[in-house]
Amino acid sequence: MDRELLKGSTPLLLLSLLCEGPMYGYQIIETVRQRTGGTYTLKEGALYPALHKLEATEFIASYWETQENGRERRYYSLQPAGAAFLAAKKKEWNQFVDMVQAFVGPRA
Amino acid sequence: MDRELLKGSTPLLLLSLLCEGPMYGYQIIETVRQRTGGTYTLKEGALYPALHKLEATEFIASYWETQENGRERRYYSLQPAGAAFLAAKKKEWNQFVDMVQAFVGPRA
DNA sequence: CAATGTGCCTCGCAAAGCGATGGCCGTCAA
DNA sequence: TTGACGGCCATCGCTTTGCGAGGCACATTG
Repeated sequence: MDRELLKGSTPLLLLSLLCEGPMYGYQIIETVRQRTGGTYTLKEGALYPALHKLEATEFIASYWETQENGRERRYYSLQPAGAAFLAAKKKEWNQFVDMVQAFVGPRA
Repeated sequence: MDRELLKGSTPLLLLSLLCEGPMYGYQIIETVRQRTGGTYTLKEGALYPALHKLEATEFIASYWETQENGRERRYYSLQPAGAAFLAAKKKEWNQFVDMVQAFVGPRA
């Protein structure tokens, strides 16, 4: 998958995922990898900066949770502002797809 | 339209347009602007570098044409290699859309 | 003559993904 | 007991790409 296409779609993906419930970083990566059948492996170098940025703008929040074995995980959860932003992003996404489709032509 | 979403979609757009026949830069910008109803205005700073790169890889070729009034235009035309690349890009695009759609959910 | 439109282009900047790298700590096999 | 593996966090420098601004040249129109 072309790296450039992904640009800008990452926040949309993250917000959408977190809309289903809180998740932690590693889990996000694995979930994406599995759901796409391995087609898309979200990289750590892309994930964490994106997550931190989303948190800085308060679209998501994070909290540490200790597992039974004593290890820690950092969970991220969608905030109200993030949900609103997600809705806007979705609209934009659909608009974007329509636009490209108009030039490329309908699905083969 | 979010600039980041566009990244990587430009070559696809250009190749698709040139698939309809040779065009020159200014014409491309106008065509995109009109077809999208002004939603998307392809910028020169994005267009020309992309065009030149496509030409460097021989996906497109260019030639100057003199108009009746003596002015010159540089036309770009799709090459065989570009057509093949376009086909591959289209596939990738559809795959990409499917992927995001899978997370975002179907069209509202 | 001036303003506008056509038409080409480049430069420096910002943003985002990538690969590499690093660190911490359980678990399980050798 | 030691070492490899995997879960889990994160950062750094590089590259790519679009953008805004700028520049140049010429034709038409008022």
